[in-house]
Amino acid sequence: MNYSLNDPFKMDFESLEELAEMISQVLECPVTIEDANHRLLAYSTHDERTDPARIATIIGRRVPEKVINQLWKEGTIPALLSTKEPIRVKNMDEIGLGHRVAVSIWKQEEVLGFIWVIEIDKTLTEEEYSLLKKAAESAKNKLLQLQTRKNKKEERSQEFFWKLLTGHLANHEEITGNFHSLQITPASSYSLLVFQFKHNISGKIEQNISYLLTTNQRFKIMLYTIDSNQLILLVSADNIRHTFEELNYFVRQFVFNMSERYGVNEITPVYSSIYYDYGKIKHAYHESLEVLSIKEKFPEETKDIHTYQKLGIYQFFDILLQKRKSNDFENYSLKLLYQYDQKHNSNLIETLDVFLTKDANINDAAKELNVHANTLNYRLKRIAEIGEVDFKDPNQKISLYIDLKLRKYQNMQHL
Amino acid sequence: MNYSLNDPFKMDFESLEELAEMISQVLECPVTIEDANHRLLAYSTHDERTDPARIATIIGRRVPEKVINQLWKEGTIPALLSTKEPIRVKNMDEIGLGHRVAVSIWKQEEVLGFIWVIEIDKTLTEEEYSLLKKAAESAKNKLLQLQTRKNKKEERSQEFFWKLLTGHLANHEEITGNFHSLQITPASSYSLLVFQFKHNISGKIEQNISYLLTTNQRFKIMLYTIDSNQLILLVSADNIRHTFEELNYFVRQFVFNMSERYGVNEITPVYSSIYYDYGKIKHAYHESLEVLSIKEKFPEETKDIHTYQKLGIYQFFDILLQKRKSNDFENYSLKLLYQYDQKHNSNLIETLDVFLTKDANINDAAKELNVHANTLNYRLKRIAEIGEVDFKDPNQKISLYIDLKLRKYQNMQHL
DNA sequence: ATTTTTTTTGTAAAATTAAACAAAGAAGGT
DNA sequence: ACCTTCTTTGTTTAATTTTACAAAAAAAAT
Repeated sequence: MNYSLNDPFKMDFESLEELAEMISQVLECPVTIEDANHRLLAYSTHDERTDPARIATIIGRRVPEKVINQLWKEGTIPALLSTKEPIRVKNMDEIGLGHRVAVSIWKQEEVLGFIWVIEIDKTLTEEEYSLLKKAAESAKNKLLQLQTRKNKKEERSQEFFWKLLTGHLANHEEITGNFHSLQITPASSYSLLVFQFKHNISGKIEQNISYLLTTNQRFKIMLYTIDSNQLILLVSADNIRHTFEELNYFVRQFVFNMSERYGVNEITPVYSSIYYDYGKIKHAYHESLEVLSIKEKFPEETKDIHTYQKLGIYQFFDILLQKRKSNDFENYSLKLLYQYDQKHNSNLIETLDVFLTKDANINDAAKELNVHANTLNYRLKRIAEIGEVDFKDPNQKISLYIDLKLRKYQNMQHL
Repeated sequence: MNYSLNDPFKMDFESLEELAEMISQVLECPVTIEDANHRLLAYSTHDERTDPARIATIIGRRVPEKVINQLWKEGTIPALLSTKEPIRVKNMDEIGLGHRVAVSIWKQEEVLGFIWVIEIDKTLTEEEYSLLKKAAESAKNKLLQLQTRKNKKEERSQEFFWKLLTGHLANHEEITGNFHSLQITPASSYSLLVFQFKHNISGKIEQNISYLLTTNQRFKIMLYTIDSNQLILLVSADNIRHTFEELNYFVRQFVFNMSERYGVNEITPVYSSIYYDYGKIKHAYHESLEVLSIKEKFPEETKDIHTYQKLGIYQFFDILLQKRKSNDFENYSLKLLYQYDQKHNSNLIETLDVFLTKDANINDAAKELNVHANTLNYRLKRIAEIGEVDFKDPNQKISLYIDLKLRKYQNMQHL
């Protein structure tokens, strides 16, 4: 390896801070050291020159999300993850980032963290680049220590989380005690999130997940675990105004990033209602699993729904189906329409389905059906006539909708 | 009594036809004899002069419905039911009725039928009036015979009907056999109707019911019976285009007539789906009773609904309630809105209820709430904001609707 | 083969609904 | 008592939806 004799970093440092100061002195630039998830580990203080991005990072003890996003988009982070060479980043005023150079800290094939050098007044030379690489090598051991400490804590938290999920902790004090011993402040309100992946989650993907979760700054994640193809999170809902909207954004963003950054597709995200009692985590978990199961049955209809609260009539599909079956009820209107469709091979049933799915909006439904709005109007008049339906009556509409979807589901089952 | 010696009708007649001919000869006018329900019993044939109403009556073997309605409206029938004196009816061209005189046939305090004398070329004298009264007296016995024969048949049909209603006749041939022995042609499709009265149905009201049912000409009533405060009908649905619409009209008309003609109010009418299998009468009966029970729970919401098929979401209220209870689910949006209402004593919940009940029609809802449409719009924006609701999403709307109605029902229970 | 009925599409006018503002009263907080 | 925010209503304009009518293609009936 390239440990040269004149490696100024080949010594024992008390702490990462000490190393940061040393690098800063050698390169004559401000320095920050982050872990793999862009959380601040250490920064040099002897130099007062800096840029807004660095200030924000130090204040928040983490790199701001928009900076991370920008660095992903423009390729810096992917580059750092694929090479041990220092990477130069151009000035990006829109996010307050001055010129800088970064290098990743490696252990085997894994990135443990990053060292950032802000080029305020100077530009690093080739020689300084190789010094920076040596500094990265030197930081490795300290980061490893941190990681093993973290791993131990993680193991304990995993066990605790599973006890909560399976309802093995009923006592309030016990739950609070556990949180405290893990140095987690339990939020007063929470939501449980489940991301269902298409395949079992590999160690590699687990790292990616961990990265995305830690760099997220919208939600405080209290606990998380992975169960074969599901990622399960316990998330604080405190101090969030439009909780569902925010959760929606968060899960979509997560799914988007997994696809965009790591090429992992087909993740189904789901989140529970807001709860205030940690004894209800089991309930929240089952609620989430129920949503996943319903989404499997009606993927199209529920593709934009991620939580039980917004499932609408689909909350009830199991019992609706059961009742219909036990009553052997037949929707008379649908029967008449079906008979007409058969006889004239028309598609009134499909027309009705789309119309109702589009919430009785003629324009939207016509677009979906690729027909003129007047055509749809004509068909609806025929449907009203033939099926003895009154579209002014919301009760008739909901019955038809339910029975159409039940029929669709049952037809699927028969295949 | 006024049996005079020169009563030409004081003899034994072979049949009512013979009596009709005799009256016709004596009064020199065409004569028809009807039972209490305006069904044709006999008519004179020796005279060819007549009017359109009489022709229609003879052809259809009953007085046309519109003629009956007109005679009620204009007071002839009420008069005939209250006096034993002959009543003169003026020409009514719009229903094809020429001048005529009618007298009712009495047994004690009950009207058994009517004799109609058409005054084609002449006008009856006072003397002829009293002859007519004698003729009515003479017709009494023949009508009584008919009635007892009918009663026997009715008794048998009642027993048969109850066997069907309680599902004690499973065998098809057996059912068909019973119909034939009662000289009823079973229709290939039928509906079961139940009219629920506020009080038990007295003998007097039973007669009124019988009258209304027999004079109706929209639906062929195969069987009917009375069970304390319920009138139950088995009605043919054959050859009717818009079955539900027609049934709706029929039951409303019945309720209207009971109120208008006999002052009997608060009748709740209900009818079953259309069935083709007489083994399903029990099912149809239970279906009807279920609708009655739901209508009791949600009288306002279901006041214009008379059949299971059109109940919409109310078909499912029992199981929806059950599921909500067993899940101890709380609608988050409603919770937020309720909290807001409490704090600011506003009425967002009520606003939302009316809005959804009016099928998201802003104008209708604003009218119902007695506020300006802009006010409602403003409130809806607030509701969307506070309750985190999206009114573009039909699933969210239906959830809210269901939970509002469930809440309403439960609040009622707690009183 | 031809007549009738059903279905689709287009255009334009009428009607309804939604959005944008402004004004003013009511309610809440300091 | 004063200021701010919330709520209601009115007016106007813009946008959208509904309706009416006509033409023509397609399907069904005779």
